[in-house]
Amino acid sequence: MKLGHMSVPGDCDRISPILSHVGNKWAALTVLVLSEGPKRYNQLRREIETVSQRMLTVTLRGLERDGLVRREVFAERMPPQVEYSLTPLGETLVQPLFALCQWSAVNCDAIERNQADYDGPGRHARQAG
Amino acid sequence: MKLGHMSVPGDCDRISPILSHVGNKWAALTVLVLSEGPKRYNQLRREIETVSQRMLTVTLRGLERDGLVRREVFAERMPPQVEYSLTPLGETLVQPLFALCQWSAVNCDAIERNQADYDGPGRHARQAG
DNA sequence: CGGGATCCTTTACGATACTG
DNA sequence: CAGTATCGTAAAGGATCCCG
Repeated sequence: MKLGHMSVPGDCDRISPILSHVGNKWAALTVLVLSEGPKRYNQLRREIETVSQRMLTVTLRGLERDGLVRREVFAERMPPQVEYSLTPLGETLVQPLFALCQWSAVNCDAIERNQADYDGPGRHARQAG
Repeated sequence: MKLGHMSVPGDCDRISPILSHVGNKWAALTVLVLSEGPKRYNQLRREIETVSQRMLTVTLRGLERDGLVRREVFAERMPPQVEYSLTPLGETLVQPLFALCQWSAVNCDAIERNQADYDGPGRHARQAG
């Protein structure tokens, strides 16, 4: 796929997995929460609330693997602490991600209305046969 | 979840599903391709290449439901044509989505290197254990 | 051409239990 | 505290066949 006049450099085959990865719900929320500063594991868990322990771990490992998040262990501390923070590369993601987040926040009312509109009137409804 | 100093208005409970929806691989690609102008069904299918017929349909219905994409049927034409285009709301999504797409394009090399780095050295590799 | 319906495989994800 | 390992379900997604 090409983006014509907008000319995204390189393959969309390579960017689309990345896009779907960072556009991923948990990954996006994690990056956004970490943009406030370094956080510990259970701190992240509490702030993202709806995330399960398993998905938080999986997400953090993924982001660490991408080089977007750094993991630091402080075994000397009591209790032992693990701190997560954004890498410089991770920081560069915050702005575009936040912009998309803003867009969602601004337009979620309109979208929910559109959905209700689409579902309701029966033009499209398949359940009422 | 709150975004502290950045203060995303409203619940993140409502924006995160939307974010994961528009951040969705197929939805994002579809919106981006449609930002070039109206396209017909099989035209979209060819341009997005890797998309299956089923997923394209599902994605288009979802975007239509959100009010981001408009579907117009021209039965009079030969052969009968169905044209998809962005709504004004859909247009407003292009810019932030494109920004994220650009980020992916710019950083995909670095990310792939990070991943190889993370997987390779054996520090993290579990398979060779 | 532009899909809908169905089947089947893969993946995502949550719940639970255990560890250092 | 900060995880890992395993299990079972639900959702995503591809392949295929069929229709107007």
